[in-house]
Amino acid sequence: MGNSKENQIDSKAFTEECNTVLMAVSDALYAIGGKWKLMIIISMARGNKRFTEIQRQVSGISARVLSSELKELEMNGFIIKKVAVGYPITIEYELLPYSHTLEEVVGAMTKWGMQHRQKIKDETAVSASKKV
Amino acid sequence: MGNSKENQIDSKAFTEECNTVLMAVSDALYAIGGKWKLMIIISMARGNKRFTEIQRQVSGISARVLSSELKELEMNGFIIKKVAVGYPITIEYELLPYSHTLEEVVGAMTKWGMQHRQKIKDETAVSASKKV
DNA sequence: CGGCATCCAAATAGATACTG
DNA sequence: CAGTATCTATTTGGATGCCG
Repeated sequence: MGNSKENQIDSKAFTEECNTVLMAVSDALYAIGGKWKLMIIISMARGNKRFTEIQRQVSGISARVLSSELKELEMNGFIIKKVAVGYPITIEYELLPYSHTLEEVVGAMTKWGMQHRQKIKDETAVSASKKV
Repeated sequence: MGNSKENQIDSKAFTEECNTVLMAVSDALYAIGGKWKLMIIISMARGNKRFTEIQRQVSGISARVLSSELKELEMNGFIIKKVAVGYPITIEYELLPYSHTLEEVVGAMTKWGMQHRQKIKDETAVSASKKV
């Protein structure tokens, strides 16, 4: 055991596992990465369906960017655009089941984000008290 | 129950919960968002420590971008740069404990990314067979 | 309301060369 | 090896106006 050949094999397997993980995360980032996609899905999961509603909830997003993000989300099977005839016509966006497969990711990020915010807050408090 | 006042309260609480989640995810994206940060941390968690090693593992990243990402990761307390004197001096980057708080996020994204890749593959196969 | 078109500014990133 | 500097190309995004 522990000879150089075995180490080589272990190291190779390890590198491959690393590549698998990197590829998976890279795929995920390609589909849901960027500043807005997850936020839009979260907002919609909380009941926001109209363009303007979503824009109000996801603070900082412009109409142009929201428009293009919604298109991408639709193309990738996360949401669907529904146009209801009438006067005036109303347009609503709805989550498709595939969006719900993201629940674990959103949950993990929410949890981490809250801890991170708390950490930053604590650090700021400490550095402020040190300055006295 | 179900009168308009209660609905208003429920809706308000719901909106606030939504904002909490959005804020948390937004914080998380600010710290670990972008194309590269998670990938670099994953690579380092698998044992890559040297600049060139990391660059080789994280395919597509340029030296300039890797350099600036490492700086940001260091500033935010995820990694530390260690310079060992000697001939020649060797520079290594190491994960700090704070990086390990990301394990759940990385795990969730890896899992989702793998499922997503499989889904894309299946869809491609189906659309290819339809074309016959 | 739910966008699209256009123009323009800013941020980002690739290529290349160079350094200790 | 581990970057930095510079230049350029591309992407991104805000602002505004317009439309059905």
